[in-house]
Amino acid sequence: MLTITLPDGATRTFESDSVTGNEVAAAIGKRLAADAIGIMVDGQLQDLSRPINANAKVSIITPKPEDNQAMFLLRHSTAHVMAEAISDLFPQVKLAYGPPVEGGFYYDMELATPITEGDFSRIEQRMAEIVRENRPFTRYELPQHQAMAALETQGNAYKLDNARRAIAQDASAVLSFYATGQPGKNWEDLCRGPHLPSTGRIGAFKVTSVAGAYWHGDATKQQLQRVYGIAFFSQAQLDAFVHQQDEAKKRDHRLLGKQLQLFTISPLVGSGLILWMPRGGVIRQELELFMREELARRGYSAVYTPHIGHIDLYKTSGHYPYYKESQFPTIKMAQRDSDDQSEYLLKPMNCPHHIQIYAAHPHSYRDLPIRLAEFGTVYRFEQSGELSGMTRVRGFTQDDAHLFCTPEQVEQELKSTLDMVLLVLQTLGFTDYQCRVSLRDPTSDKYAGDPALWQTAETTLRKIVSESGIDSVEAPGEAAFYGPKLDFLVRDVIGRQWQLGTVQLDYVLPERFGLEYIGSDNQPHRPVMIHRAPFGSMERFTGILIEHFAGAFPAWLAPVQVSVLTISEKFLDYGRSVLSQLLAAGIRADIDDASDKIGAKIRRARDLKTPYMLVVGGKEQENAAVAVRTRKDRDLGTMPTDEFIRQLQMEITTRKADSVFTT
RNA sequence: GCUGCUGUAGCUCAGCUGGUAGAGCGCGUCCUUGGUAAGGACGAGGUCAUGGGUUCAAGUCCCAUCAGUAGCUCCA
Repeated sequence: MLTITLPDGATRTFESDSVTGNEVAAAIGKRLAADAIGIMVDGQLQDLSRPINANAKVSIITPKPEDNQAMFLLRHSTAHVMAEAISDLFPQVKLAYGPPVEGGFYYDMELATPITEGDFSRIEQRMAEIVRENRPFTRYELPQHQAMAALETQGNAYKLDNARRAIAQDASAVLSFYATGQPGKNWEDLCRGPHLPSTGRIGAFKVTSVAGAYWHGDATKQQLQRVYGIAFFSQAQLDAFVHQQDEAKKRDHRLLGKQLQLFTISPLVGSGLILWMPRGGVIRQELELFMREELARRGYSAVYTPHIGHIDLYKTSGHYPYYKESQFPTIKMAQRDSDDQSEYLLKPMNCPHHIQIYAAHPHSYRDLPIRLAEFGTVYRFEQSGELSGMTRVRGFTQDDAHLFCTPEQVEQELKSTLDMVLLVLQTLGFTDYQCRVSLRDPTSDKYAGDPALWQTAETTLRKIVSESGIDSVEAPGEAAFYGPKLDFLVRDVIGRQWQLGTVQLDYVLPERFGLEYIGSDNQPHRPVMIHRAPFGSMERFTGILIEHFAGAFPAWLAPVQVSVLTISEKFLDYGRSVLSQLLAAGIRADIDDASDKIGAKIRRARDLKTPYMLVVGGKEQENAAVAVRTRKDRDLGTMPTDEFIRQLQMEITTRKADSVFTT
């Protein structure tokens, strides 16, 4: 006798001591039994065919794209089908590991001849056959020694390793296998499960890409081939997904950066080195201006430091030689002048320079906090495979600042720096960000300083975050070597996460450089440092910003805020007078004086995503007016030129995200 | 750094199984002076990423290098 509780609290009782998910679903309804693809038993996802041997709370999983459990079953099962297809087509393949992941699935495998994109269609064809055959996923379990023996015979070291790891994790682990069809007759794989009832439940799928991946993510180990795929319950869902991907790609900052002439990269200058074009330069200038205003308001001092520093500086800070391989090679004076043994480094960070400014003269506790700010350009030799547009580069400018304060001031200063990061995100309309509390990994030795100070620092950061009320996740092992930090992460159009703003707490560098201030007790004390950069890097931030706005920047950031479009050359003089009024009012404006019709001029300005177009012809000239049009709306009608300018100036100076002309 | 893919005009791309390069947009000149998402004509513009090799002949095949790209690894 079993009692099964459903999500709504209703119960079903069964006479036997064991009941399968299929039987539970059938007891609820015929339709549900037909739809069902899996079952949650006391919070555990299971095959429908597995017996339930005790009273349990269950819910039936049906094929819904928004249900994570349903998608897990689908993706995991499709990974098996793909693995079978590849095994058929490439009999010498050794499968390693094939999990579902966010957005799809992959399977890692060893194969002497690489799979290429050209192979995708025949893999998909074979998969389609397996799906059409609608074979059941059949689970069977073997005692450990038998399972291991079976895997030994197969001679697949990866699967054996997987089994050993499962046993190492849980000595009583039962090893399960899933056959796509009948065990012993059809293809099968060591697998924890669960799976869909049968291959026929897979609606639509696509093999998407192939890439190298290291066994267990270890770059010293052998590289396997990872084949990626996606799966959906219906073709319509797959089509929608593909469409969405295509739309996302149109927002890619690398594409828009080219189209809108914002930045370029020249191989002659070097990989990963951004050249800001005039239109992109405007955006950066406006962002910097915004930041400078905030810095002034918050008691920061502007400083300037050079692009290189003596290597001893970084030996003292501890940055060198830990990060030797990710730096540009040192500049050795000895090559030119044998007497001078000096070595310089392109600066990989600004803090040591700022520390030298602090250390230039003694400080009283009355001077603190001291906040030194600089748009400091740093150089890091990122691996070639890591470079990506503006988001991962080898030279970038941080909106950096270092705060030197007393231990008592730490909390207040942290609060105000966090506040500044949030202001930046809010002003630019970022709501979909993640705050990561990056902590030390206690088992690693890459961290410097006294563990007790780390404890203090981490506790303080946690407190600040929880008081601020923002959502956050803790990430052990993500801290800087000198201290824990708060990182603000945003996704790009491809779904990759990037760190933008950061706030870092540091008790270590003041120690290393022997920094001091004289306290009210007339004794020397050690200051605490806070490193912070609300944008993070101007390059990365701008790259993400381009994608965030899909190139349609709010007026205050737009490279050109207004384009004057003349109806015909007869009105060029009037158009030019409107243009000079705009320029005189400090508005970034241009005029399209080509001998095109108005439709073509509008199209051109829209393609450049200019926020406002002012159409001027005879009617406007008579009334000292302009016909206003925004890049997204239609004709907004005419208004006096000075009225347009007044309203636009308001929109710009208040850095509004949306147009004041649309309601 | 590793694996796969890619590299043809300023941009987006075509160029079949090798036989010394094409389109659209953009650009220039001219015609047109047109009222809200492309008016018309003509024209200029290419060491086919670079360097080797195979071949009577290479944009096309092979190798290397450089760069881009997806993923892995890394990210002070």
